[in-house]
Amino acid sequence: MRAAVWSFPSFSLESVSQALLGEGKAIGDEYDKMAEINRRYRDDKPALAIYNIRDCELVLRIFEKAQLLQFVMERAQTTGLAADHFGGSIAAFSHHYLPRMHRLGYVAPSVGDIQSKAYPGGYVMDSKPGFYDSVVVLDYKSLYPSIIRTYCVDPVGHAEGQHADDPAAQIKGPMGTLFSRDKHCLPEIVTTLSRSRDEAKRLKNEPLSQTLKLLMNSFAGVLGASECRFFNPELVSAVTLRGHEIVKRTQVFVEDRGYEAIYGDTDSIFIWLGRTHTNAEAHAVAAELVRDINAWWTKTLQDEQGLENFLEIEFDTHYAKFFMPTIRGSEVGSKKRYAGLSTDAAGKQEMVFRGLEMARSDWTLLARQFQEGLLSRIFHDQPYREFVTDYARSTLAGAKDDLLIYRKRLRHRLGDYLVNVPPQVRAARNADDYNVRMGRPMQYQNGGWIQYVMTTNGPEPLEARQSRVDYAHYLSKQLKPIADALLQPLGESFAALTSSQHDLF
DNA sequence: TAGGTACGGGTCCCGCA
DNA sequence: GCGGGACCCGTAC
Repeated sequence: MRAAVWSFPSFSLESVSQALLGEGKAIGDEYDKMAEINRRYRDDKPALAIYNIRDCELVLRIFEKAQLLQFVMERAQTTGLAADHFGGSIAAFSHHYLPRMHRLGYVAPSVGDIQSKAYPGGYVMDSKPGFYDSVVVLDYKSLYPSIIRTYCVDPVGHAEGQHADDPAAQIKGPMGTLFSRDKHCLPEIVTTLSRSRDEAKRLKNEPLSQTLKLLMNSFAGVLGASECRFFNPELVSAVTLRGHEIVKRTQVFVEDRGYEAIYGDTDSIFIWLGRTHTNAEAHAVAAELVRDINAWWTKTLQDEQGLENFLEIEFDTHYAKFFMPTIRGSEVGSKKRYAGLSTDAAGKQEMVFRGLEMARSDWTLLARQFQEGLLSRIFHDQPYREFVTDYARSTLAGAKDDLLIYRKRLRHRLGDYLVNVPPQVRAARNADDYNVRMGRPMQYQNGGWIQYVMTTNGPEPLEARQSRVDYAHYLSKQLKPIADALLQPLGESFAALTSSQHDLF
């Protein structure tokens, strides 16, 4: 599921089958599942068999629904790797590239020929924080592959271009790089894969379309992987820096049209339409911009270097309501964090959260439901002050005690946290101490996931809770920062709204 | 079983007053 | 008590 770029809050069989099929395991994900399994083994073996068979059925139905087997087969076909081979972007690149470069009379470099070096990634625009009506998002379709095609970024082309004596045979890249105008391999590979993808889409072969998209998108990344024999910071920079230029020039274009670009990340631009637009009006404005930007690129690329344009911007989303936060404790606009309200063709509204606490699994449900509820009220012009005060009050009253759990990964072995001891590590050490006392095997020594609650005695793991909940912590560390990010642009604050409740704690 | 960089926020920890 | 850097996690693209 991960390889096919499915995304779920959890990839457990229970949660994926619930999300995808709307049905779950015969025994769900409850904490003492093993006890129930042991009970069935001991007292009711047919029930255990039913549980096991049910798991198998769920897996098959998920494969069916997500077309996973087709995906794996198409991937094997397009990457040249075995169906059960995971990852393999570098190997897939070689599979496509080596034969073509040999035909041009080149042999590949060895791994390590070029020393590893840092290089820039995507360009992230400074954002303009605040609340907006009608923000349209446009983004470039498969930006990096289309840059490779348009500007002929290619290992052989790079070698040829550097040594060509005829400037007319060269294409100028960023930072003084030069590429051959007609001797290269990667642009052709991308072109072929891109046409196959269009055809796959026409035939409604979604697994094939997906695998081709992934393969094309991996090409630029592979050029930036020092373990790859084609690694070259100049090549990958030629792609990413062109990306910077493309987004920046798009911003200039849009602003020359009288619109304000309030944000952009790598291949996208967020355009404020200045006033409330209906979906239809926003789509019309976007369609015009898309048409004109694409036409402008076609002309500009031809005029500047005689290049054929494969860049293509397209409409992504119209947010009827949009919120861009500041960095906490600052007036500066944030990056990679925003929320918006959009309406689909059927009239169904959807709140989208990117990067914000709502989108993060390491914030408590208390915080995430608070953010969703508060922003929804603001977006819909509904009263929100009572919501804030009620939420704080009921949290303090213990009415939301089932939402207080932190869930974090332990990315290292427990003994490897030597310099800092963050809360999740304290909780995990606490839990394994408890396991030892109870004569149970330790659970957290080699990493994993820990769930804990903040108490007046610090973080305590779910399985060994003793102390009282530290409600002040949840108010100041989970609710307040979320409230203030949304309220301060409106001239209000969490402290002011909840000040009458301070005597509660 | 070898795609990448950019970014924000929380907490801990240390130096300093 | 504080400011700032390191560490840590998770995320956008």
